[in-house]
Amino acid sequence: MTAANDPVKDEIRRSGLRATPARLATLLLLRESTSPLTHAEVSQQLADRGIDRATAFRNLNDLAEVGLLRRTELGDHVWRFEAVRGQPQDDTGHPHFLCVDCGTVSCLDDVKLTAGSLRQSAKIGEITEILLRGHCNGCGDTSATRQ
Amino acid sequence: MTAANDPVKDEIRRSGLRATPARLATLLLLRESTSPLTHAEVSQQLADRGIDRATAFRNLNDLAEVGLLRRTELGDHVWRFEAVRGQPQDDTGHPHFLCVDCGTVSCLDDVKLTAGSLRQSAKIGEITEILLRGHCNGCGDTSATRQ
DNA sequence: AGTGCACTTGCAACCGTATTGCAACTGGGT
DNA sequence: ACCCAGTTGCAATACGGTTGCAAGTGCACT
Ligand SMILES: [Mn+2]
Ligand SMILES: [Mn+2]
Ligand SMILES: [Zn+2]
Ligand SMILES: [Zn+2]
Repeated sequence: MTAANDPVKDEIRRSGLRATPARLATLLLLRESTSPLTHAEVSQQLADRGIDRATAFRNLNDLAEVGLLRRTELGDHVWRFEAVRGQPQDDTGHPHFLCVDCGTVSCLDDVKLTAGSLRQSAKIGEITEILLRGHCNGCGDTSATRQ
Repeated sequence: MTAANDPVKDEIRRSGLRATPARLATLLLLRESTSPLTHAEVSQQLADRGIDRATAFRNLNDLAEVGLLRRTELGDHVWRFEAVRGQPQDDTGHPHFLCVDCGTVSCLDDVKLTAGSLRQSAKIGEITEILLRGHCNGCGDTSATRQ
């Protein structure tokens, strides 16, 4: 009963992993973030507490493997991690928008394809993820708000 | 008039690049391919002719820069190149489907989003590219054609 | 056809992101 | 309190891609 039951620690334990300080910090950090973070961003935050880059990578991957995080690659050669909201087992992921100019990632909640597009893609395979890329509103307008 | 005018060489020259054997071979290879090729795949083909990895990389990038090729990243940490069909200047790209199991890439011709999805994404920015990921029909059916 | 130079190439060194081998350490069940 | 599978730190490694530089060559201009 050392220091009262920590619910987040329990979540980690229930997933089959040991609730180490590094894992707890990683999970909390990502749960506070509003957008996916890269390994670099995460490990930089954890470096203060003496956590090694490799450990950060392993924990990010481990937590993703058990479903507490989601690991995605949005097309700029960098893995990003985000906390899975809700029950890990029914996590289906959601679409993302990556700004090719500034690298900002936005989580979208329900991008849908037209019926025709769905029919076309069904001939290829089963879609599990949709990624949109382009210029975010911050980067798009080189001129003012009005042309 | 050494060996009759080569139209592909001329295309390369018109783009502002010198028509070297390596560039000619690269462009022809990609024009014959039905799907985007990675640098590894291209340079492996060209290695027989004594073309260096770095040269292959530079030429792929150069040809992409002048619009004869398109360079895309489909979410598996690898650049892929494909020949641009039609006039390079009005190349707008097209959607792709990447099988996360076998890495196969399929070119799609016109994936469209529903009006609602378009409205939602417009709040974020301007979409320039759509990428779908999932399991291709070859990898999806672990069981037979019928369950 | 010959000349000259900017562009291109080969080679090796390098970079950034991510992974791995291994010995030391530790969470947590007993 | 004990113990060991799971975890960590550190260094080495893997991999995709880029870069510096000296040698080579496409091609515009005689
Ligand atoms: Mn997201
Ligand atoms: Mn394509
Ligand atoms: Zn942006
Ligand atoms: Zn497949």
